[in-house]
Amino acid sequence: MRSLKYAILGLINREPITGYDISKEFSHETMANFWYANHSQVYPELKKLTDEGSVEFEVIIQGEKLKKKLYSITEKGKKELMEWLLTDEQIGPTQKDIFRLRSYFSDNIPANDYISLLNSQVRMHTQRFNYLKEVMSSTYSDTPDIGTTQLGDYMLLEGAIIRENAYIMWLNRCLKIYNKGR
Amino acid sequence: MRSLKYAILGLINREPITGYDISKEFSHETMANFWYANHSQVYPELKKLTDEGSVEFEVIIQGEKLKKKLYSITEKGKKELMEWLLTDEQIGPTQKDIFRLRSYFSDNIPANDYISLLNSQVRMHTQRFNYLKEVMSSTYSDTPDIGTTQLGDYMLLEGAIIRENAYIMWLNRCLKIYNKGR
DNA sequence: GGGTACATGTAACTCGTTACATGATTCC
DNA sequence: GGAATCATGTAACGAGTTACATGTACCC
Repeated sequence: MRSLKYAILGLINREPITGYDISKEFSHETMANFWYANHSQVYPELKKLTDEGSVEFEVIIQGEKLKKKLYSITEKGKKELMEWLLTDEQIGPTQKDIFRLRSYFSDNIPANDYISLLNSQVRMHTQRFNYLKEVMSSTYSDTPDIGTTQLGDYMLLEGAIIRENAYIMWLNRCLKIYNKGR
Repeated sequence: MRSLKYAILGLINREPITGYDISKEFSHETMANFWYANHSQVYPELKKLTDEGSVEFEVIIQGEKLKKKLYSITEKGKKELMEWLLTDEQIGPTQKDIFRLRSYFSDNIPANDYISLLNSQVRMHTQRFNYLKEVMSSTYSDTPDIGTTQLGDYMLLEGAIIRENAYIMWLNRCLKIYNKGR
């Protein structure tokens, strides 16, 4: 499916950017909530995209002799990106989740231990939820306008908040079952 | 992390089972909601687990000459599984989601086209949600008891329902933003 | 001078998907 | 006899992670 290709293309399409900064986008803030890749995946993909003619780069000298490659999207890349953006994709299965897998087999875990695990998950997800809420309220006082890059960021932050909230709701539902059963 | 190992071990731990049936578990119903693997991953892993002494198999002849391997868990495998079940794992980043990725770059999609994509997602997730609800109500009239395999199934079904519901909520939130902005 | 961040790459490995390959059983 | 399902495997490839490797720039 080459999803990484489009993730990178989408970022380069905004404005010329280096591989280093693309990597940073994947690790920080909003984007990490639905896509992640580290630099060892990014650099080879950039090379491939250059070979395929979807992006091109210009070497910039920073200071004395530090070379960086500033990537821009080509017409070909832009066309590919726009086509991909309009794709109406089926929802797939996976969405792998190790804690859910563990929970599926929780009949083998002593109830008290499983309750501890649930509480630990609640703590971690609540922390994440609060962090996302904080980023949201400190960044946006209003819904950004349609057509701005800010709106994408805003919607995805909201999506991450809703997801974390739902996860916490599920964990609490499990806790309720286990607390009632004692 | 060898998560597939524990997914398989967990299933074999319930009762002796063939690779074919393990594969089926990964594709059907509840389990596919948080874990998926197809047979080309399952058979090699079973071989590996046998070599490592975590599982063992007995060859069964079905009918005239159809051989199947019925796998059981060994003491070693049981120990490994129980240890893994008690692990309190950190929540990771990823949870990759192609539609979210596309949405992140939706400032490049004409508003009407993006609204169509959103509606399509709503349709697909609502269908999935309704299916899960139906499975839930047709399978369980009450919360299963703690310590039963049914409870794991029940909790994970509920988790999947909550997740789908949250996704639909998010999609509707996006639709609201786009409909207000016109 | 030292630490942190900037900047770019490769290598080895694991995990996951799609396709290839084969044969038996059951039911119509 | 043919189709669907049962049953088990391998091969080739693509995606993702961890570790290795190197050098610059900036700030204290």
